[in-house]
Amino acid sequence: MEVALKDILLTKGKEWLGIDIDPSWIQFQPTRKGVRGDVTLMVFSFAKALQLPPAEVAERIGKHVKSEVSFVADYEVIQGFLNFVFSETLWSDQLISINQNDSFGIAEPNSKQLVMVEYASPNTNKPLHLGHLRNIFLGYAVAQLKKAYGHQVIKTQVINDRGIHICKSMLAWHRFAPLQSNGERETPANSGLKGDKLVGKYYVEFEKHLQLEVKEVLARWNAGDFSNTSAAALEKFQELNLALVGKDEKAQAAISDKIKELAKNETEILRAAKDMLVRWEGRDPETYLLWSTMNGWVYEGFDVTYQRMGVDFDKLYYESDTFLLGKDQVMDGLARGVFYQKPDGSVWIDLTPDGLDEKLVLRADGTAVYMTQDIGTAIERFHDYPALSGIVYTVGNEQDYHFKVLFLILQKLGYAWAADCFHLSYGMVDLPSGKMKSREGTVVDADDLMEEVVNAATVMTQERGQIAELSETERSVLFESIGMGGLKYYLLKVDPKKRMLFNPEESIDLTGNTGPFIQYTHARINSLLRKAGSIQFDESALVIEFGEIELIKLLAAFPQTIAESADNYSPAVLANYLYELTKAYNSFYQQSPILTETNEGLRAARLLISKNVAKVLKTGLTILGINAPERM
RNA sequence: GGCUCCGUAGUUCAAUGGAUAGAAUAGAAGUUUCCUAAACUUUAGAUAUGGGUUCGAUUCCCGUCGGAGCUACCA
Repeated sequence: MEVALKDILLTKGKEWLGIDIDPSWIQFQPTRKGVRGDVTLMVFSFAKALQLPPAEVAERIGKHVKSEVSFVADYEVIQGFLNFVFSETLWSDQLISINQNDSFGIAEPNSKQLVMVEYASPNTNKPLHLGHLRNIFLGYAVAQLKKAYGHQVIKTQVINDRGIHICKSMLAWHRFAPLQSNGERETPANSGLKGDKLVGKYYVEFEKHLQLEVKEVLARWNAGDFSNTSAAALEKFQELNLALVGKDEKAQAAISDKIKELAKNETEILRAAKDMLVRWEGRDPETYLLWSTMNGWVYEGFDVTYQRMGVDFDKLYYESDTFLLGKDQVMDGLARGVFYQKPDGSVWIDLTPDGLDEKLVLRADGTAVYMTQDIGTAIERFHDYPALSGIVYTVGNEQDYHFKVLFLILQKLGYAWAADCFHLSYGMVDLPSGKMKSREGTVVDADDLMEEVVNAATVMTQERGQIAELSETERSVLFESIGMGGLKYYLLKVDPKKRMLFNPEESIDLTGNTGPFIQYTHARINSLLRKAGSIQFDESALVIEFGEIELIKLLAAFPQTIAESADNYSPAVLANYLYELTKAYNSFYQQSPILTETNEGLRAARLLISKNVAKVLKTGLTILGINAPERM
């Protein structure tokens, strides 16, 4: 509709107004609620160019459009806003065409380019937590959105399966896992503990012992005992100690932290973990076996979690495979002068001309850092998928700087596709008690949380659900759908860019702006349709009144909502649309009889609207990764 | 210190530079002889602050105040 109006304005505008029309003047928006009209043209730009009052210009355009455009029944001018009123037949035609399209809102599959969406990307030393849930639901929903918008999509993750953090868990397990009567140490099989939980437990164990040792080292240092301390550490310690004098409290705390950090590196246990990393990189068989065994446990655990979350991946990248890939690229870039080498052998890039810092890309000992690996992985991906038109990295906003640097480096290395890499940066999830901190035990475990929301949904649904006809299995599927639906919606309805607060009580709410509210409406419509049987109607006899138009308008906005949501990498746009639609429908449902309506044309129109609202809700929820139960 | 992001009802969230700043929740008052009351209706309540640009600013620019993140030869 807007396109047609724009065309006629461009072709006839000069004739009507006597000046050339600049396309940028033509700005439409949906007519404001409570004002008569369907679409609004803003005429301020026209008025400025013509040097006439906006209302007068609007009146002139409106008169011409009304007489020359068939679907414009009327117009109304309010200040600089020209509101067009569309004809009733237009709306009934819209409803019929929406009804005929079973995949309404979904673009032709693979009609757009191939994109890769990376999400999850966990470390293999501890279980997934609430922060991962936002990441994973978001990444999955964006992948689904891109698909719905016509893109071919590859879902991927990089598994951070190597490094000092893994060695910490390995070492702690090796040292502290109790030996059982059959000579085995604790495993998922013999303890019944989920693999990722078990490994995480030993990571915590490591940190505990580390803290104890740090205390001991500090006590020794303060007592003047520097045996077992490296000369460099001693020198640094004395320097920091001197720096403490005469500083304010805040500065002193910062220095104390640095001293602690120094002491950490002098502990036996951390040295042992570092030794282990060296042995791992040297492919020491025993270390390698331990590493692959414990990672295997973690993957089994993650699989269970991912399955419950309802997400999957098309392609996995393991850091242990890719961490060396970037090295060649760095050496190549060094030869071409993109990077430079310091006397100690470390390789850097100077980004100060771009307003950033100098950044390390390869350690003095020749080993890879995070950045090295990411350079390599990105290039590898474009090798693996030559048709790839871009990568979406779903990673928290604390890494904004990292990705800015990464994309800049890729660009400087001469990869034109660097411009097609996008950091989908999302905000942290806070708890009412403040930030999640693993050290303080305030982390919300993903499995525990999912269990909790499903339990809550179970209780509530048993209280008020219409589930008498459902079997035991169907019920448990339903409880799962409602609990998980609520959780997903709760995390997805907020603009991804924004930091959000996770309130455990609100996350299991069923009323208001929640997933179950939308699911409920969908189920209720299905119940209505079951009772109605097949819908017989005469296309030309449909009766459309004001209340119906509001809903058809909303339905018609679904495809552009998908587009906007996909373009902005924001499932929240879609979530909020579904909520608006649900609210509007519920209000309509309350005041308009449907099955009992005696006017055949009106009854048919209302049934068609109901059916298509349910269709759109289901399509939309599915994109968000949320189930839409038939009854609840 | 430097860089980046964020300040909207009591609370949690909305609003491509547009009309009277929307919802939810908590509060107050209502709606079941009728299609699922997990619903609906009514009511009260907010743009941190000072400037600027604009016909028009929650939105863009500058300052102030408040909060967060980054600033590792960790990933």
